[in-house]
Amino acid sequence: MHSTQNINQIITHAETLCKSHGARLTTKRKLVLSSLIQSGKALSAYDLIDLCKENFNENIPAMSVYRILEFLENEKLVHKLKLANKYVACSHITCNHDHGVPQFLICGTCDHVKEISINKSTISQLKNDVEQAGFQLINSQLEMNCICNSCQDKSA
Amino acid sequence: MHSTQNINQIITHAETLCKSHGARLTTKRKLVLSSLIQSGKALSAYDLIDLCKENFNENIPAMSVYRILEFLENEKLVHKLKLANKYVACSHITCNHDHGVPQFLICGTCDHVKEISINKSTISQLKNDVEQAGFQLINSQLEMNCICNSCQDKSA
DNA sequence: TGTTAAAGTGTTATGTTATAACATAACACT
DNA sequence: AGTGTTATGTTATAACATAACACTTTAACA
Ligand SMILES: [Zn+2]
Ligand SMILES: [Zn+2]
Ligand SMILES: [Zn+2]
Ligand SMILES: [Zn+2]
Repeated sequence: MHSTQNINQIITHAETLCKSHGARLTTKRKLVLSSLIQSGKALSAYDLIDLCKENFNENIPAMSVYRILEFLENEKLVHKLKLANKYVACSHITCNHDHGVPQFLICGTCDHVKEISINKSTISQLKNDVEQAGFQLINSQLEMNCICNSCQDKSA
Repeated sequence: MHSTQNINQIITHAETLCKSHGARLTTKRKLVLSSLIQSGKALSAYDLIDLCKENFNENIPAMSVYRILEFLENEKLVHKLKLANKYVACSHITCNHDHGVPQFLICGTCDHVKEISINKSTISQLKNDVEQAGFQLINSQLEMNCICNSCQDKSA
């Protein structure tokens, strides 16, 4: 997915982003973010504990991992997938465009997640449908259970 | 939401549906379904334990409630909301049209849930967007965080 | 009617995800 | 050094969910 070099670049960029508004990307936070980026998948907080131990021989308690994930989420470096109770690194850390509300395609077979921006027109049509039903859409972050083409091909 | 009479009608109908293919809507299953219908909301399994105790003075252990919810879900009498880890009674138990894939609008303020069928054109547009991203939508059950008009009005 | 297999339920233990509450450590600034 | 703030450690517990096995009821059938 990403080479070590790439990951370091992303981390460096993330650190710059944090610094630019006085937030600190500490060592532990870097370890969690690195692990998540490296995996290229959606992981649970407890998966991340194991991975940090494996990759860096660092024991980070569950509580800390949750706090770190919350921090990273606020920084838009990580997204929480509520469908799966898992966390995924943002695909656009090094992009400079600002981060709209994302949608996620989750492959149920291999756990890979693609972060996309659905066509504005689809979203507004959806909003319309929702309003017709007497509700207002608060959050257009959609999470969809999918199968990725690669897994599809394998099973065919 | 529903009068006791209405609920009984729905339960009776549900029982007929179950019988029609040899499934049994037992007493405990009825209690869980009734409680869920009566509440008019999305409830967790543990909420339902409390409610069955309250409404019917029946102690149903967690394990049983989960099994019962699974049964009811298979019978399409109940839907599981994965975003919220909660369960909601199907709005169309007494309808005779067959049950397509539903979408859910969840009011984050009052927990009320509306089960809708989004326009086919919106769904197909969504499917299209997903395919363009190299994924196949497995399940078009969408769950959306909303605020209902009633709660919106109150807060305005 | 008695036998039996399947379905349903009870019970206990355990796994998984997440937060509360309180303490200590590290850092930034005076 | 002193002080306030942020981050992390620690322990406990809440909330959601499944596994495994025993016991009971039901429906079917000889
Ligand atoms: Zn992102
Ligand atoms: Zn896949
Ligand atoms: Zn339904
Ligand atoms: Zn509401």
